[in-house]
Amino acid sequence: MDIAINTLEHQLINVLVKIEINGVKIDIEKLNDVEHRLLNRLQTTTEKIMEIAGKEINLNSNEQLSTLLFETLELQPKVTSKGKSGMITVNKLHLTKLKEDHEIIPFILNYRKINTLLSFCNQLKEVHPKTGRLHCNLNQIGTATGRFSCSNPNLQNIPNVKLKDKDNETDELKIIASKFREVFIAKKGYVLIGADYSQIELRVMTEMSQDSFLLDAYNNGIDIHKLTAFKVFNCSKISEVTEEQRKIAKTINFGLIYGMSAVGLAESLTAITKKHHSKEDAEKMMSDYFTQFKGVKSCLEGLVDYADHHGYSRTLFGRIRPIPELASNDLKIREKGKRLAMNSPVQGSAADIIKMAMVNCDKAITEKGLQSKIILQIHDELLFEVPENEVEIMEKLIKYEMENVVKLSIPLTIELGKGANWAEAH
DNA sequence: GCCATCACG
DNA sequence: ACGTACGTGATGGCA
Repeated sequence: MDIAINTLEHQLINVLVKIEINGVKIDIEKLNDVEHRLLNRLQTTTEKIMEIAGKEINLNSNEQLSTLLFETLELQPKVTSKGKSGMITVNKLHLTKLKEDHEIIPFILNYRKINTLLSFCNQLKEVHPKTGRLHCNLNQIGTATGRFSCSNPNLQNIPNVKLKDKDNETDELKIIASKFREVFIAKKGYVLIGADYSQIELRVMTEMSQDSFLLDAYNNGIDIHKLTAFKVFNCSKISEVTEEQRKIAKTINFGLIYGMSAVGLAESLTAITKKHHSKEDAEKMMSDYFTQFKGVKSCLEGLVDYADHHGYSRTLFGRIRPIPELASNDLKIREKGKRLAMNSPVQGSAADIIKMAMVNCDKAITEKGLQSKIILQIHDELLFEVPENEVEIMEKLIKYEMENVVKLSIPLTIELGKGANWAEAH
């Protein structure tokens, strides 16, 4: 591990301690209201399911649910994957596919959703009796890639549901889910400012690959997914790219970061277009992509070679991750190792960058004698609690520190938002 | 203690 | 021939 990363992690300790001690304010009344509405829905939904099923089952038992659906009610499974116990899977993806096949399915999906949301209510209620705020644990070395994780409670997986058309939304559960980030509020006289890095992982990929088209796109403010579609689908003009083509291109760009497989891409393609796409379709598309983006292709190959040779992958800033999977005798595990070798430097470099930005923001706040505080980090986003009279200076400070934390071949950009709660600040 | 599920980036 | 996207944490059922 490079000395730079060691130093960074050392400096970061103090920042994380401050975040944990400071905590975040929760709107308890709103939270209670959300919980109340969920409990009501839970009761009516459970009753309805038992009525349709004609008997009592434990809905939390996937085994009992699977038996009910595929034996008692004789539904035809639509996916082949089975769990280790041989049970036909009853996950959200499969149940959604079965939605039209039986009236009980939508109720089961809702039951699951309600239960999940209620568990968030329970976690968020645990405010500290003395501070009246919610304090999480930030686990600095919690992940293999260099991100940190968050627990007790985990504030990095709070539902993030945005309503497209607030007035016309009829799905009550969706409305309730959208309230969770409204529960995180600023204390009196303060506002929350949220700052997200825009496409940080794809920018890292651009930096690592030095791919000429990606560099050009980011340096000239060209829509990266549109450009990808333009080149993959061989359109004559960039303006001719359709919405669906852009969506597919976005999926490819995401897939790159994960060490995309043809089958994985084919599944995503099927989901987007609602038309079946074979593994061969996906392979063709990937090959078209790599013909165009030659820099990305050689970069990914280089990442695998590097990890193969050294036994570990390395981020732009020298953070390493051992990848013993590459030395396995099992082909499947070696394939997994290749994906890790491609993904870890990307995810890890992005983590390095935001960790550096956190240290720099904290330092700048202290040096200027401001009262503002970092209160959360969600992988590519920072949330600040800012006194009203510091809003203007903090907006400038955050933008400057986050965007200029490192000098890359392309700009890093952030999106800023502010408001009385996290939903508004996002 | 492991598995399946589902929330986030 | 095979079966896949990367990284987490909380929960409840089950052995």
